[in-house]
Amino acid sequence: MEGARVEALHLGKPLRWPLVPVGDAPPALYGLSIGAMSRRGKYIWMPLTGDVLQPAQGLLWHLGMSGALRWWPAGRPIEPPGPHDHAILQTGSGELRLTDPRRFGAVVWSSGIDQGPCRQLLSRLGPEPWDASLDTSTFWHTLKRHRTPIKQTLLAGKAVVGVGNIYCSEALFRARIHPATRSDKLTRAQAGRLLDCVRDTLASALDAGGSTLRNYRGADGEPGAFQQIAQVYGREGLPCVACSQPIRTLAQQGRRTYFCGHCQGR
DNA sequence: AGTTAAACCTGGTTGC
DNA sequence: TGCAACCAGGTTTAAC
Repeated sequence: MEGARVEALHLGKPLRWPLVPVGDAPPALYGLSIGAMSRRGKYIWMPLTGDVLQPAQGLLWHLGMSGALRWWPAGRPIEPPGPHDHAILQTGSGELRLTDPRRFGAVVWSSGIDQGPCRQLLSRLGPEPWDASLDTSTFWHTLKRHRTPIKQTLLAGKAVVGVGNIYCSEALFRARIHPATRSDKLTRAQAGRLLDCVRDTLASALDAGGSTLRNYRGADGEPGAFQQIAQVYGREGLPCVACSQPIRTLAQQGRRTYFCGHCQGR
């Protein structure tokens, strides 16, 4: 998509936030080019630049629970828009569609990645999983500030960002840590192990192209390979891959957690 | 300042 | 078969 010239942005039903705050004038995007895209947590930043060098305004995208971004290169067969295509970015090189049945996703215009809605949304995120300055000590110290179960703390994204409900269960299983363990009770060794396992889990998931439970699709329309990733998630009652004991579940803060009562202590 | 519940939505599955 | 209840990948916001 990089270098593509924007022709139009069509919005369908409202997403999590409006493109711009109510009352603000919609930005003139026509003619701008898509720059180098980046990611922070689960937010995707798409800088849009004109011919003259200017502060990089752009669009911030989020897929929410059920969203998928799909890129249709120009000149190739394209499916007609469906009822859940709520944002369509037309460019000279192709079309980008945000398909999101539940509409928890978002596309927001921002005058810069450090300004406006971007600043508000991105500044409170925890460190990136592969942030060089994120080491065992830093991670452990953050965990020490929370008395909530480690599952909830991990999901909250303050100690490390980007670990969703699936990978939370997976990382805790790999680290052999019980999800109900109070965060401030983890030993330094456990914290180090957990951080390693978060990184390993995310790396293997990225390698497999993500997890498809229902309707997730990659940008090329292909589903991710869920089976190869999940050792515990979605496997309630099935034998643990390590010890054959049945996988159990726990409801934590309204979210389901999958774990092995034997391998992950008590 | 940390923790919790509610809110935003649609669609698929389960249970009566 | 029909319908209600419940559950699902996320994250902000207000309230405790």
